[in-house]
Amino acid sequence: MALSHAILTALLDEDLSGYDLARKFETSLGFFWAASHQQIYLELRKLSEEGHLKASAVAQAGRPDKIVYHLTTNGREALVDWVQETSRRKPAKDDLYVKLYSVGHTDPTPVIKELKARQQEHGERLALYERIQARHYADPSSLPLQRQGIYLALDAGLRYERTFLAWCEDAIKLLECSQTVP
Amino acid sequence: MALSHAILTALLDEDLSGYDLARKFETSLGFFWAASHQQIYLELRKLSEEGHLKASAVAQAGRPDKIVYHLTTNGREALVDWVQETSRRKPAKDDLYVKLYSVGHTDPTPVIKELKARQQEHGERLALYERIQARHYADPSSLPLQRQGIYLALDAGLRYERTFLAWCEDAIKLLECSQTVP
DNA sequence: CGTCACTACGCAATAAGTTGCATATCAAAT
DNA sequence: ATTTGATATGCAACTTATTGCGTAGTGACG
Repeated sequence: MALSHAILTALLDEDLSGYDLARKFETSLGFFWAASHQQIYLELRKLSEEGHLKASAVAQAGRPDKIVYHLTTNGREALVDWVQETSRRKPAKDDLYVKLYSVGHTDPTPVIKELKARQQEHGERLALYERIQARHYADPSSLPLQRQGIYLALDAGLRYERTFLAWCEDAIKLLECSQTVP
Repeated sequence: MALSHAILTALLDEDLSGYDLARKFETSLGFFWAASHQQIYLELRKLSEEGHLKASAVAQAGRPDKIVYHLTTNGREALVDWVQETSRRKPAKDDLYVKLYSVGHTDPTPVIKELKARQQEHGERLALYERIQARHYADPSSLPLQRQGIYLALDAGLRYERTFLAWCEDAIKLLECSQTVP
């Protein structure tokens, strides 16, 4: 009851095929709600059956045919209803913090290794967010309303990555220190 | 492939019943890996069948009997194997950011309302983390190794909540402003 | 004596997501 | 000619988690 809404949201702007959506979920919206192509195609069929979307086959020259989905009035209403429901905070689920709980009982080396891998990964993500910001959201005050929400999501991402990276650095320091002085 | 490891981790310290574990997953470890009692009981039975845990019935005076689980050598090895695997970052999934994408197309009022609800919720969580820190982790440098991992997880939580709250405040400001000046 | 709250455990149905595999079209390069 | 890669869609099996409900023992309060 969630990917469906992300799909409806993505279709507010423009009609898209499953393939297009899958690519959109690798960036932009996908930064905040990840989805595989299998899941997306499944939801698209469900949403069409429920009348939230209208599917149309489109023949293409030089490419395989595709199915393009269009948001119906029905679908738009369902989306608005969902936006108006207050959702609860997602329960946290991250292996990394669970692993930290085992530190006193097992060798911290693999945890340090994992922290460094995350540092790399989140560093790359931060760099990506920064490129997007510089390219499309350099001047927030002049943004049209349509873009402000996306700007805010991006801003949340930027802050999160920076906070995480700062923590990561401190965490590695502490663990490496207590490793040499046990 | 995940709650099971969180349970094994929780049983490193002490033998616990399903009920005890369920309470532990409402705080402490549960801040980083949430789980319902149904899911916990299910996993406990699976882990016992697989030989990772040993179950023993314990009769109690003045209370219903309980089943206490003990980590086996086998289970400890499985946990160590898991800690040594490098896990990937959890794909983000949060309604709130998806809703922000719809802001230009629908009334931002419900989103602002939700932001304020989250502000409240995360404020409470932050206060809780701060109480725990003051009570148990006031002096990180003097912490035994066993506690350092937990301290780091808590620290990550503290930083996350503070960052989120700061973002939340700015987000509300921006949306309320563009609401009055459309 | 009833009922409330806490302890303690569990089932069943459903939803949501993951993993691996499979198919097919077409363009471009080797 | 054949392979590679991008486009485009899908099935099936499985795992994980959620939701709602059900049972039972015990102590405390009124």
